[in-house]
Amino acid sequence: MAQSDTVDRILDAAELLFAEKGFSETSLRQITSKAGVNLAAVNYHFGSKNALIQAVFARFINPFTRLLRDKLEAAAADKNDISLEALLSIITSSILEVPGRNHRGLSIFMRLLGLAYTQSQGHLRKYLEQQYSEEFRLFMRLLKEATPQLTPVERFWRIQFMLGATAFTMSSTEALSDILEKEMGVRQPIDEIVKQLVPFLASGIQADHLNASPALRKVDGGKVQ
Amino acid sequence: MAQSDTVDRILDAAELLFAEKGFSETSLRQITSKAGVNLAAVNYHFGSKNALIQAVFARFINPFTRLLRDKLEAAAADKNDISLEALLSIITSSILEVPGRNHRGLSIFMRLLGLAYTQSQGHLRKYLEQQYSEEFRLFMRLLKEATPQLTPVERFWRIQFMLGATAFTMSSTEALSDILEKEMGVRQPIDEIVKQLVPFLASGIQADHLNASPALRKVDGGKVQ
DNA sequence: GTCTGTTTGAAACATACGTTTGATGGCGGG
DNA sequence: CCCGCCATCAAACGTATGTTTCAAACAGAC
Repeated sequence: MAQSDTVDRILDAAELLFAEKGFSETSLRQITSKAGVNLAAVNYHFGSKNALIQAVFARFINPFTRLLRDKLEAAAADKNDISLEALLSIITSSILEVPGRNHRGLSIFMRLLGLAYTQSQGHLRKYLEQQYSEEFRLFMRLLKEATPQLTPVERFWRIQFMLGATAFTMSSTEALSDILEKEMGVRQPIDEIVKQLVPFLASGIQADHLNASPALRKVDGGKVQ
Repeated sequence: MAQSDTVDRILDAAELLFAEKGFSETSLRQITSKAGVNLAAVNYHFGSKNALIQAVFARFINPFTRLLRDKLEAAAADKNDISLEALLSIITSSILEVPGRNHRGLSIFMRLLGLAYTQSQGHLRKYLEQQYSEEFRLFMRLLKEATPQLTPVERFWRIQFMLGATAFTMSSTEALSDILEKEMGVRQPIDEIVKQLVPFLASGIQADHLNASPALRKVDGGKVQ
């Protein structure tokens, strides 16, 4: 049994269980027993549980960011400004094209991303920002060029809205797909979900904030607040 | 010291800690020591940790749903179909009007809601769905009437997107406000953030999936895709 | 074949958790 | 006054966790 076999089996099992139940809720004993390896193997090969989490994460995000950076740089090199939907599609297609990974890696990544952002004292956020600040800044620049009509403050918040919609949905695609199938008898692969996401985000980020008020007044009659 | 004092102090401490670190990551010992009460008090007053989690929820969500139901029923009684933005505003204004809760309470609640969906806190989801299925269904009906052009599957996913954008943003308004202030020197109260959210959601849920929206083409000059 | 460094194995470790127990204190009604 | 009830407390319970230990098994090099 090659050395990498144990490592990969641990990563596979951990990926499954993390996506299914979360990080704190998954024990090393569950992981190692599902992987069919000894309990001590995790600490031997990875050092700690936190390091295992980061390794599971890295296995997905490294190929992903490689794809993403190539596409972003190609887009940046274009003489014309990139369109908003094209920019968002770059991200989603990069996610879907990560080689060798099924959609579970995506769930893991999004879950971690959400945790890193919302958890105030997480060890993950620093890891993320230091590791991928370059791609992050490039994406921000292109997004700014694609939405010149927005004020910086508007853009700031709408980026958060987009990130929230994406992270929240993608981190629980399995559970949501199950609900959808049970209620409507339709089973959708993750590609379809992601494709639904792009127009929602593109339309949301470009919303005109001025036209909200009149429609609002019609029903609430100004008794809001 | 009144008998309810211990209960409230536990609820206050648990609310803060749950929002800060998550459910599994927060121990009863941390809660009781922050609250300045005995460890056994939680099991004495609430029965179990899960019951405490539900109690923390109930303290916010009960007044909220009371407000929400009243407004939704008033809207449903109207002879005209309610507009989408008005419908979304009903939710946001109900959230902001919950009595006795400051904005921090809102952040905490949203974070808890996100965690309930994201972390596999199965007992929480069932609790929420069973407890508030009536308001949920009423909202769904009104939303369906306000978005007749959507297929059920489209509507299902876009509701998830909306929930994600809302929960994610609202759960970390403090941290995000700090970032915004540091980077742009602007401080926004939570009401302003919520007001920014409504047009984003309304525009997103109505996005045309076949093509880029007209507003989008206006900017991109039709070179989408 | 023997040696050497690496990987696995079963078991134990220390710690933290949620929960339960039984004693103690205080308060109001009889 | 004392009884019964309720809330609090320190302590312990049983269990589960991440991690460490150390011997055994293995692989490849010479």
